[in-house]
Amino acid sequence: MAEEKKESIIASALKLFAEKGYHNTKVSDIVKDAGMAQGTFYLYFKSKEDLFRCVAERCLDEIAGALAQGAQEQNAACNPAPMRSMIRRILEIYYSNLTIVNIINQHGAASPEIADISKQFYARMAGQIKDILKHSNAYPGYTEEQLDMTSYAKIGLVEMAAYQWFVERRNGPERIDELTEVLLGINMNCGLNAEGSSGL
Amino acid sequence: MAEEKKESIIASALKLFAEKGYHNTKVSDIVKDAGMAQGTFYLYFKSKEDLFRCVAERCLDEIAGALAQGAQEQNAACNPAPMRSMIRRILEIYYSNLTIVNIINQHGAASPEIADISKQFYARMAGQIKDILKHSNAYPGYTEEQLDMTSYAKIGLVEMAAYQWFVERRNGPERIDELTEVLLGINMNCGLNAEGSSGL
Amino acid sequence: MAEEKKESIIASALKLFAEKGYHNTKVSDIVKDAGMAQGTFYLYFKSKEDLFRCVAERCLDEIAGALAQGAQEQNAACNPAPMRSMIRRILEIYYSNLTIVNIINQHGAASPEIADISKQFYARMAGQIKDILKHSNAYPGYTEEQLDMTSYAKIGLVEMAAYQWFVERRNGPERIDELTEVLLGINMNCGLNAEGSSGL
Amino acid sequence: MAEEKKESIIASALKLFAEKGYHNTKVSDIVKDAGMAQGTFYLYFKSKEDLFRCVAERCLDEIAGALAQGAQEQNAACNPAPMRSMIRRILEIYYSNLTIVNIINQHGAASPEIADISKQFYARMAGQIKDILKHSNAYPGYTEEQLDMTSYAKIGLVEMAAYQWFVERRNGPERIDELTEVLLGINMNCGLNAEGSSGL
DNA sequence: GATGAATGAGAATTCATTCAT
DNA sequence: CATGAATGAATTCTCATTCAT
Repeated sequence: MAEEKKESIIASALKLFAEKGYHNTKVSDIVKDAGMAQGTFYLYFKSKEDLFRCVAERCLDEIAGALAQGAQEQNAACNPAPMRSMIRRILEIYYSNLTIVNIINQHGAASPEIADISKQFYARMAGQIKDILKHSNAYPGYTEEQLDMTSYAKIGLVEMAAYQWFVERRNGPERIDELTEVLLGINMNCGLNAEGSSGL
Repeated sequence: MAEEKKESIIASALKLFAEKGYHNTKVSDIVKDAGMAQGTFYLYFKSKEDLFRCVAERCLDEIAGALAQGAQEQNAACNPAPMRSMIRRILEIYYSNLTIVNIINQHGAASPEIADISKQFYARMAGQIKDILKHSNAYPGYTEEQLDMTSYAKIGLVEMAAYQWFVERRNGPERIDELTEVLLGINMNCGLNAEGSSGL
Repeated sequence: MAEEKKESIIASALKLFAEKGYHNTKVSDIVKDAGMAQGTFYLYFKSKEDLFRCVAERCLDEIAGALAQGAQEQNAACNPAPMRSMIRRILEIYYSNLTIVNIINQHGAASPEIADISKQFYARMAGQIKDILKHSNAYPGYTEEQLDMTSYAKIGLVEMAAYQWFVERRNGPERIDELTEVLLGINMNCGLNAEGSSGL
Repeated sequence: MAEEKKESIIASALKLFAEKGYHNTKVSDIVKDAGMAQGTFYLYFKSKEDLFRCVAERCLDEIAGALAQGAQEQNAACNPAPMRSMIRRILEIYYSNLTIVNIINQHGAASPEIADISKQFYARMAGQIKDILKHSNAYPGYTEEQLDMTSYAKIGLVEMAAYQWFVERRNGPERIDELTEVLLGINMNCGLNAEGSSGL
């Protein structure tokens, strides 16, 4: 039951942070939403900042965990289109976590500890993508650094698309497949056959 | 001299917002950095929020202006590689504005007015990219919506790469060419020739 | 076993009050130290203040009791040096109670009830000393009030010395004899033979 | 005027601490007494504890300063009865500072920084008394440590007498001379001519 | 215009006490 | 008897904004 209370605080915080942002969410809002007294909050968290750390850690861990699990299942199955699966997985997971990921990135700017958590999260995700790139041998001759940049860039691509799709345009999960195909079809050097990515 | 004071406040605010985030930057920090009294601030801005609006508007206008100008010059010159030029331009502009763009996006979550400014900014950028896509006829048969997603996704790709490259890895502008080529070489459907973006 | 629990609370409280003062000792600290649940505390004491009263009363009773007992033994034995014995006894008793006596005096300032307990304690001690002074006829011609002042002053003298000796300089009981002799040798009108305590 | 405000806070704090103790005095009480808003308090002090530090430091410095000044004047005048003057000076100064000195000693228990200030204060006072003892050659053959104890003991004697006289018995300053003579007449080894402070 | 001290509403945090199990 | 999670009133502290000089 102690865990229940803690979970209930985290759930309310997640909801409210996503709705109003970290700074516009008062501790009093959280406990009101969670249906408990203000003092109870401090039985489970040292401070509002401490709660945020927990929320961020758990949220990103969950996402990263889901991604990693998906990756394993695929490798086991000798997945013939790992990039497509990866994109679909990221989209699925982001679907229910986008605003909170944004909040975390926001608040990170002001709190080095959160910045670290978030940095590690992206590093993990980029690592998984880099693995796919290496196995597919799609970018022969690339340095590690260039593969890093490619991986991070792909994350950014999916994140931005997800934000537009789910948050701005309020689409539900039913068209994730279509979005996946659109993203998969993206080629940065579009329609310019006279010149390739010559320099690399 | 009235304008000087205002500029000086904006400059300090830009610096401090980028360093510590909006909420962790106190009005007192800004005026201290700008070397003036606290009351002076309110001669030039109605409130802290008002300052933020100014900073955001100006910053995004600058970026969008530079992008638009670049686009025109290119069209005039019948640029043979518009996507490459676009990416390089975005990278150049982001190089000196990255942190503040982040802050603006962050704060948007908590302030509808800023969210609007930021939304319009991205819409403008996406519009330009969509134009390029249409002219290049790189994505035949795509719906408008699908072209939108493609455009936004490309912005996200460049933004994330820029963030990693300039902020996290502290690179200077001297390797923008190389980064441009890497991004240009990105193909989301990497190494999977058996299946194209079939469904679209 | 009920008594055991109560004693255990008092013991922990004594220790913690001495270490950190009354206000910096939380009820939660006390029960943690005593190894019991927070609620248990209120089975034995009406409130934190009530505990303090008990601690203070018991502590001062113990001291006063030891002093009184010593006094009787001496009178019975026609003690030839009652002041020396008195000082040694006070030192011995203070040795194990000094910090708590301090705490009691401190807290008294803020709590009239405790102030009373402490006042009565000193009054008892001063009374005993006054008796010695009267029997020894050391201050002929003194009014009762002047004898009172003399008695209280002597208590202060011993208290301060004890504090310095035991608390600040961390001496153990092995040098109580030496300290007794030093205190016994104190003459306020030191080295000034031309003038005595003339006016009295 | 900045100084005025600060002084006014300190004055109110001194008064209220003396009346009700540190913990029973709220910041809101202090500012109400000083006639200003709560926020103003924090322009001048980092916290309530910070205020206390200031009050303690200033108060003890003032007392020690007055004592030191008195000491100098006397030396210059080849004072024939330095101990009497010293006692009278301590009594005079304590007369208006007794309760606050008590408060400081109290709070010191819980705050190492205050404990230090208070310790140094007593060390300074004891040093002055030790000088008198040495010059008067009243305790020949004493070790430094024994002289220390004697000095501290004398301070305790005066303090306790002052407390009884001024605080408990509410005497005013008009009988300071009489009290001085009583204290000066104190001889710890009262009425026991058969035995001196033999062992030293 | 410029100042910067003063404001006070609003937020976070503490902790003695209660009470259902 | 014992527990310890829950309470919420009380308190400290923050900071955007105002205003007299």
